[in-house]
Amino acid sequence: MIQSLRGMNDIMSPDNKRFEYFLSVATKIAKRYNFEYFEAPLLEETALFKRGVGESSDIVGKEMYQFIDKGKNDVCLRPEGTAGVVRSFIQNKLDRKGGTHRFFYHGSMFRYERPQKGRLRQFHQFGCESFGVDSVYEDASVIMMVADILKELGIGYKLQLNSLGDSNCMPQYRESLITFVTKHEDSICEDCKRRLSTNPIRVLDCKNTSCQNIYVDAPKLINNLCDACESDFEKLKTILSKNDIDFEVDTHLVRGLDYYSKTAFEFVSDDIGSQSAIAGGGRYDKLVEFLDGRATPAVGFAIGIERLLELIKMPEDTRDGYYFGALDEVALETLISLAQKMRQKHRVVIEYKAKNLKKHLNAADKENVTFCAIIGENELNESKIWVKDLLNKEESSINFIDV
RNA sequence: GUGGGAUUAGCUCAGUUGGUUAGAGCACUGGUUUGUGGUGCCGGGGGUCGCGGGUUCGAAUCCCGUAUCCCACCCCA
Repeated sequence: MIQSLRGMNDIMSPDNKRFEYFLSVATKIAKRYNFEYFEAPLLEETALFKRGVGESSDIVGKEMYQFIDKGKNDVCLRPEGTAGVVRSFIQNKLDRKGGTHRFFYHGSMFRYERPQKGRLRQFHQFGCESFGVDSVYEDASVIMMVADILKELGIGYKLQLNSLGDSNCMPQYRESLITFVTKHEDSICEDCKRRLSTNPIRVLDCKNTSCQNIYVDAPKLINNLCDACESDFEKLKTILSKNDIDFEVDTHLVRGLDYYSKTAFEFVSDDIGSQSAIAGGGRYDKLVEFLDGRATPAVGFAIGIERLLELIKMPEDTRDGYYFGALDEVALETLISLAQKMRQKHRVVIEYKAKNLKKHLNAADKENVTFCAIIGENELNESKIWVKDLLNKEESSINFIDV
């Protein structure tokens, strides 16, 4: 038997219903926030992710599906969605055009990791990217949009918030942190030593308690923001509070991708195991420029669809449509013609085998239809079809012509 | 990439110190004195026990390897 590759799942019954439902809800809400549909290729030049996501990130450093294609191009299956949207934004000269542009997208992402619950090699994200708005109100809108989506799906969450500063205050802070950590280099773990050279900010969320004891005294970015970042962060917190969005400030929230600045946020759930982040995002004002576009402020997020699936509270399954069945084989052809007529407007389940009434009613019930329509010998003679409403148990006979 | 657990019917699981033809419930399917369902009764199909080696007269059971899933680390959605 040939099986699917490790960490690559099919989306089929019973998850397919939840998946579809998620997309319908997320799409509906994204449109309310004035985002439009967008789709980028799954395969891109490797350089896009190396530059866009950042070589110091784990995603680019060790998790990419990277290969050389037949044209000798160095290509990658996308490990995340933002870089592709930004590439397209620049390629289509929207950075030159100016104005605001808001896109939502959904599709497969690929990361070569060891799979576990909530972590797959091919997984699906729903994301939004907003370009051209530097106001922190847009950050708040985007966060409230995620909250709206989760709320409509009946999913509980915690929102963690942080500010990563901008090119004004971040580099300065980075230097002071490096100075601090270097002083303690002998006492920190191997991971942190590595982080010191690759991505020093990440030492702050080291899980090692002895490291944490040292970092208690480390300078905090939140105390070293420049005036602009500080005031934006305050504004953001105020807006969220005024709109009943609960959050906690987590100064260790640094995010794994290099492109974030200022606002960073993560929605987490306690109910799905150790892979608890269900959505994450933030502002990335420098990324467009960094990928050779004209400087454009931007903010966005991504939701991990698989991680949400089991948390979604589905609306109650309602009965819908018709079940068509025959008691005798002679009635089958007539049955199919009538069902075909009915299919122009309604969901119809047809049973091709003649069976007794009890079997048909049973099957109709299992198919979750509203009406069970049966033709037997009596009906055939009178050119009528017998229809039973499975909810109120009312029965009637309808002339073939009136179907 | 590192460490641990699991794998027997479509699903959830039994299976004794290694011993005849590997079981149950649910699901599926057929019949059920005569045309009424979601909850009656009787029957039926379905398993190279994850895969590959080894030990043994004999392996679902013991040993080795391997694949996949799960858990933790790492990291992220």
